[in-house]
Amino acid sequence: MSIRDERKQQSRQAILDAALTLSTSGRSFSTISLREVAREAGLVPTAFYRHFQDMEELGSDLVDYVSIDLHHLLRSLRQGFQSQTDAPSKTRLSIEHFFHAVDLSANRWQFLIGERWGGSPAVRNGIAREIRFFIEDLAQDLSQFAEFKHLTLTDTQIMADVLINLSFSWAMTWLGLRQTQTESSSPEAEAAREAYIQLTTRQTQLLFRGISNWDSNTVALKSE
Amino acid sequence: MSIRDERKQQSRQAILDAALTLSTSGRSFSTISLREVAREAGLVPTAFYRHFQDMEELGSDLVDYVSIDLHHLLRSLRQGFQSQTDAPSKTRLSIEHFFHAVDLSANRWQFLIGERWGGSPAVRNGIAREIRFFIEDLAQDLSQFAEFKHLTLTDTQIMADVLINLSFSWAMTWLGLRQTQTESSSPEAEAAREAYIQLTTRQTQLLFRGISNWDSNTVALKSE
DNA sequence: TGTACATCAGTGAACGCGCGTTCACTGATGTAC
DNA sequence: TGTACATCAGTGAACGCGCGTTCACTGATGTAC
Repeated sequence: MSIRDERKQQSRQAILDAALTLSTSGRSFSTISLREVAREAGLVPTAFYRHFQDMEELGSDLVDYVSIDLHHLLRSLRQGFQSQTDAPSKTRLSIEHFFHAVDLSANRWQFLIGERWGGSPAVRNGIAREIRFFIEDLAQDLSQFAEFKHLTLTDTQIMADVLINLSFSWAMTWLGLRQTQTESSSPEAEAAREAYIQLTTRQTQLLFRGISNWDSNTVALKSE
Repeated sequence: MSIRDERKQQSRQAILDAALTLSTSGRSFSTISLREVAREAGLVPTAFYRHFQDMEELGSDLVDYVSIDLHHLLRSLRQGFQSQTDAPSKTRLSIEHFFHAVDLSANRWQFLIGERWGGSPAVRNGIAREIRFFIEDLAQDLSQFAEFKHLTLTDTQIMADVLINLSFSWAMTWLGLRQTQTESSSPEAEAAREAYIQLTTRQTQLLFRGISNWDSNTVALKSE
């Protein structure tokens, strides 16, 4: 790539990062302005048009940008899950890994989930498409597990759908726990996070075992 | 109430309705302006200040306004569920009733779910509070059912949490099905809706029975 | 290698527009006597 | 009941501001010879 092309890519990246930062700092993508994005990226407003036709196009491209990272992240998360199949508290460990991943790319999660029902139609459609991929990928991997061997592909997909949708609620609530606490390293904040890990762990276990077959006095799955 | 008070309440209501209409017609609450709301309500912009201090206060009050209706709606939905305990396809019927309720007050659902992670902090906090009430109420009612008799209150609440969060995804996806089709009464649209009813029904059944105890060849719960 | 021209990312001035908010006002309704 | 004054929801003009977008430009980089 030529010097000129390289610099252009840097500016483009600066715009994408600026938009991501601005749309996850207490506001949403549809409320930020072209001028704000350019300012944050260190460019003059008119330079924006060298990279995107308008804010709608930036939104679409931003969906692609954050999705790539999240796909990689989820893939390694699932591989980690596969490698510890016989751990004593598999579910809890997986939940902890998930929340750790959410912390590592907090603004990407916030953008994808927060703009899922808001923002522009272009952004919404892009996110809906990526979510279908998430579900597909998860179903693919789930079907490899012993617990799912007796399920049809359709049922596995239906289950992946439940898990993806639930995990979005978990991720946003988790990020909310970080922000509402004035001192996020306080004992109270730590306790709130621990409580939420326990809640989501139990939700997952309940999901796997089923309400009809659940015994509140038995904490975990047979396999754990 | 005096004539003056009555008229004031009418204007206030007009503003709330205008805000709800505008924030559910392809945009979000945080992107609509005070002047737009006043215009839609048939008032001059400055009259807005006779009712709300600013848009943030309107947002908070709007959460209360839509929540009251949704609480009533969910209550009658749960009562309907209780009254048909021994129907042959209980889950499917409940899902149908739920989607019917969503259609009846579409913009209220859209506002509550769409602004859950977007909008202003005031709106977000208000919605979070109402969701806690939804979960509490649902858990209260669920604990009356035979299927839940063996669960502790905590586990019932945890299950209510799962159901509320899932139902929000369902409601938004359902409303999306209505809008993406150019002709919502076409056979294709009808088929898409029927497919989604089947998908969500099966998700619910899977949830109740549990993955570990699920047999893909057995369609429904033992009790159905 | 050196030169002359082309490309094009970024600049800066300028525009018209809708915004939130202020202010003094109007006139219907409410209240005190 | 009638009168005189108070209240206050709604009005309309005015303001300064940030916005998206246009335009002609600059000067570094790329290309052709």
